Amino acid sequence: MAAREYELGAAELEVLRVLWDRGESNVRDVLHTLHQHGRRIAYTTVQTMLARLEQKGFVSSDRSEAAFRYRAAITRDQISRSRLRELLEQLYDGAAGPLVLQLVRTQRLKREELEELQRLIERLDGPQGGGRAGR
Amino acid sequence: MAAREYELGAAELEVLRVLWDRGESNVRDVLHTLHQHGRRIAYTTVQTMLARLEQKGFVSSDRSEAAFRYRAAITRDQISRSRLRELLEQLYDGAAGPLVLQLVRTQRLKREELEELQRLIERLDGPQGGGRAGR
DNA sequence: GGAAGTCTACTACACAAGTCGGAGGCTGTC
DNA sequence: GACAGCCTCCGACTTGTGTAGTAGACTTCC
Repeated sequence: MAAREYELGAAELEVLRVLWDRGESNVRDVLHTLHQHGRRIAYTTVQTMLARLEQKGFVSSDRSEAAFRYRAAITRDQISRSRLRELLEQLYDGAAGPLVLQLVRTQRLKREELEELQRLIERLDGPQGGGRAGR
Repeated sequence: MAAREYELGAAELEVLRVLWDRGESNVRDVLHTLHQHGRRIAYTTVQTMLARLEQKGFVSSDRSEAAFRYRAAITRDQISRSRLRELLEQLYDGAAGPLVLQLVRTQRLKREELEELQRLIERLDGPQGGGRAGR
């Protein structure tokens, strides 16, 4: 069952992304942005999404101005962690290693990323004999 | 929107996992395994899952014996790739780098994995000047 | 003060996913 | 040959998500 920690659908996530990208926005802003991205969707649909997201606690609203303004109440990072954990559990029995290897093997990483990764590994692996369970 | 390439829910995936792990199985086998994992679910529910999975083309069945035997018709790897791509697109704009970094930073990889990663990076980074954007 | 435009609230509907019960068929065994 | 046990088939219900229309309130501007 693995009750998803952050239960939100693809369309809701799209809306949330707009808030992450533009910061505080009203319905029309979000709609505009989505339309710019080629997404065909109605004003009221966005409205519904925002209302549901608020109900779930993922966004908060403020109506001091004429129209409601919405703001993400959860970070991209939180969602991303949660999604990742879910993926890991569902498909890799929670082990991150194979996933990382697969990613590095199949995706083209930028040189800086590879370099950073390298440094990271040295730091983890070097000093202590690496891979210890401690945090 | 991003029509998921392999459209299957969490419960369906659980069933599929059993098939991956045990190989060809009948409904009762799957049910047993799930119960062993602490999952409370009815016989007919598993049956429905298998039927739907078959309808979607993710498992195939054979009824030469008394009870149907089901077999996964898609590999864990295929699903995993697809899911990963989805995650990447939804949360990292398709860029794998940040995800890899995050994973390596927050998950404790085993020493062998780190070593393998290291070798992999050297191979990628060395010969060609690495990380070229070309597809 | 009335027309036009914008915003929110409410309602609705379709479809997928998760869940399962009951009817009815086959088989083995007293 | 009747009963128990197992299996499949089919239908059904519920909830969540994606989608959007309509009604009514509010704003603004002539």
